[in-house]
Amino acid sequence: MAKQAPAAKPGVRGSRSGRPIMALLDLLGRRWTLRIIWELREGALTSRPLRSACDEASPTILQARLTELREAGFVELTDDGYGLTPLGRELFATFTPLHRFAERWSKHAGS
Amino acid sequence: MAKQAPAAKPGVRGSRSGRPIMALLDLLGRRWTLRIIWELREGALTSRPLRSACDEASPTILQARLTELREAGFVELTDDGYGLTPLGRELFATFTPLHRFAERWSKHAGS
DNA sequence: CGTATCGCTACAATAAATGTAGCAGTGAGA
DNA sequence: TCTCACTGCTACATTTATTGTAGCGATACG
Repeated sequence: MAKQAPAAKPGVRGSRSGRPIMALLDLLGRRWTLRIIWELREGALTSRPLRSACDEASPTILQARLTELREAGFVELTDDGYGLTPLGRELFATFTPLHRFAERWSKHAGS
Repeated sequence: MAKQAPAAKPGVRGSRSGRPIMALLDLLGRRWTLRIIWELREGALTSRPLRSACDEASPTILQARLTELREAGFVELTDDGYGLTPLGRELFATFTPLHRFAERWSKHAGS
C-alpha cells in the first residue's frame, strides 16, 4: 500500500497544494472510488457482494480503494461488511445533485 | 483512445448498466477529470496554462481527458481556450457542496 | 525569416488496474 | 472432527492507463 498516512489528508497524490478539495478530488478521481461509495449508499455490503455490485472489479483494487476510503474516514468495516461512516454518508449526500445532473445529462447527450 | 463514442453516454467504460450516473461516475473517476473541471471553474484556459494549473500533468492525458469532456458536452474549445459549457458549469455547481465538505473533512481528518 | 504561441501527437518508460487463483480465519451442519 | 461456505484479504503475471519528454503543423507578430 506504500502509504501509511494517518488520515489521508497529507499527501493523497498529485495534490501537494494543501487544499483539501484537491486531496478529495484526487482521492475520488481514482477508479472505483466513486462507485464504491455509490454502491454502499443503501447499506453495508460484504466484500464479495460489493465486488458484484462493482461490476466484478478485481479484489486487488477494491481492497486498495477500501483501505484508502477507510483511512479517509468514509468507509468502515462492521459486522455487516463495509459501510459508509457518518462522514461517508455526508460525502454521498453531495452526490445526490450529481445523480440528478446525470439524468439531465443523459437526455442532453442523447440528442 | 480507441473510443469514438458520439456523446460519451453509450459505453464510457465499466458502466454497461445503462444508468447515466454510472457513466458519469466512471467518466469523473479518471485521473484529472475532476481536476480539469475544477480548474476551469473561473474561466477558460488555454492548454498550457491549464497544464500548469493541473500540476503539470502530461499533455497526453490532458488531451485525452479534454476530448472526453468535450464529447460529454462539459467542455468546449473557444477563442479563449478550453472552457466549461453551460452543462459543464452545471456539473461544477454540483461540486460546490463537495468543496464545503472537503473543508469539513480536512478538519475531521486532522483530529 | 525568427520567434512566439496555439492545439495536439508520438513514443518509450513507469505506474495502476485487471483477472485468476488462493491464503488464513470463522461459524454451521453432518 | 470433517467438510462446506463464507468472511477479509493477498500474490502474481498480464494488460491497460498514465507519465514525461520531445516535437509536429498551424497561426500570428516582429
